[in-house]
Amino acid sequence: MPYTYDYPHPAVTVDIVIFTIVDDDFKVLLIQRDIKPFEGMWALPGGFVGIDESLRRAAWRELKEETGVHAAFLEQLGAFGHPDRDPRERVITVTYYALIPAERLKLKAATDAREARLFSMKDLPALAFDHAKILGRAHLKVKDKIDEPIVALQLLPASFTLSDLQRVHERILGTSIDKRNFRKKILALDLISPTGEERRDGPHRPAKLYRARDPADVPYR
Amino acid sequence: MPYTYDYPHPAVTVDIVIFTIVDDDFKVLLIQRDIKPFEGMWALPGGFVGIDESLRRAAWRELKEETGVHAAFLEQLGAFGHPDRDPRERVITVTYYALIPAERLKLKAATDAREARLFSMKDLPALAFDHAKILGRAHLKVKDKIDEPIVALQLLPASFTLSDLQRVHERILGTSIDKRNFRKKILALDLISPTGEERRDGPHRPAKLYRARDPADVPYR
DNA sequence: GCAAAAGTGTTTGAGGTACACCCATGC
DNA sequence: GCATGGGTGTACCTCAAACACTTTTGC
Repeated sequence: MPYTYDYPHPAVTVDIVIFTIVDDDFKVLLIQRDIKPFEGMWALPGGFVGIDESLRRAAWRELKEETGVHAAFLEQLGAFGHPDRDPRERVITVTYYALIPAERLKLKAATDAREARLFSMKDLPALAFDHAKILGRAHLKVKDKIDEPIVALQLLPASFTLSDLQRVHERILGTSIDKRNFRKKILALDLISPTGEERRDGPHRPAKLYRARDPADVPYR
Repeated sequence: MPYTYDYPHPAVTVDIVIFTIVDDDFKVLLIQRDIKPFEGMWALPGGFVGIDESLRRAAWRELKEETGVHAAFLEQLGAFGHPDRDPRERVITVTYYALIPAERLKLKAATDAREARLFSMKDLPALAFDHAKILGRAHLKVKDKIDEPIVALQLLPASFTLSDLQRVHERILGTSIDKRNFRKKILALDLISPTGEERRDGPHRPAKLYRARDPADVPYR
């Protein structure tokens, strides 16, 4: 059942850069390829765009296949289409990036992958195709986005401490932030409110828990 | 000479949003389609991506075909791919936007167009496909970009007055800017330097001309 | 001389940055 | 009692915004 056209058509895929934070570490989800080319290498999850499927819908589908997550912060990063980025045929990929709280991830390797794993952004393996370039651009984009403080909320559970929130910023930016200044700024924005609860998790003063003041800010939970 | 594949492939195009400033007016280049679908309607210039052509190269080619310009500020905007955006077949478009000084434009209608014309962003015709959406997003992007003051230089000739530069900002943002604050800010950035020349063009004090201090800031001239 | 755009400084408020100590807890 | 992270305030500086008059020219 071949599909024929009057002139050559490229294949189009979506690839997704799925970021999360685990153990105070900024991580990305990679899959180990089980098929050629680049068999055995790590790569971004992704797949072909269905012929009647929007780009965004294809990204959602891949995200769900890989993680079980059906609601998340998901935005387009851009299209990458160097003619020789895939040795099989001309493949243009439209990339997305997602920010997901770690506890929502249920990793499952798709059929074309041996394994799905989270890698620290500080300790990445060699990547297939041009995925290192894509991942680099995604990281830059998130660094840029993080100073809309709503973005960091996407990576946290429904309730969190101010230290949790600060660590998200620090891990993404790769810098350290002054605690008093951070709290002053965040609280002045009036985006979050105390739940009234506390978290006690060690030999120190319990931390107040906060949540997003406006649920519309974190629509994906 | 048909091209066949095991599964359906979309067509991929590039479309370009070409902005310029003429007569103190922020304008966009549109072409009037000479073929179906949307025959007779105005649309963004664009065309199919060659099977061995990078996306960026395809954008350059279209830009040159349409305007004669072979060097310009050109950046990717994003991919648009709703399944029914083109009634003929599934077409995914990768969009770019360009900023070009008006005096460099030599408009020529491509073979698939009757005419190429500049339209004021304040007086746009109905557009074919989803091009109104694309153009809207491009305008937002440029508004965002313009506060990197290097960007406005792309729309001006090699030498220009501070009022010229201010008008570029005002027309793109659609707001008016305080003259003293604008000059203070721009000059503090140290991006431009006086040429020593003046321009006299009417019954008023002549204006000092400036140029980019670092030619690398305007590599496209 | 008059119309038209060029050119020029100061004040104010907001927000960012630097900086150090006490608090509540678990063991 | 001590180690651990939670929590708090002030001083300074930078930058954006508001605001009005003089200068130089063409006609």
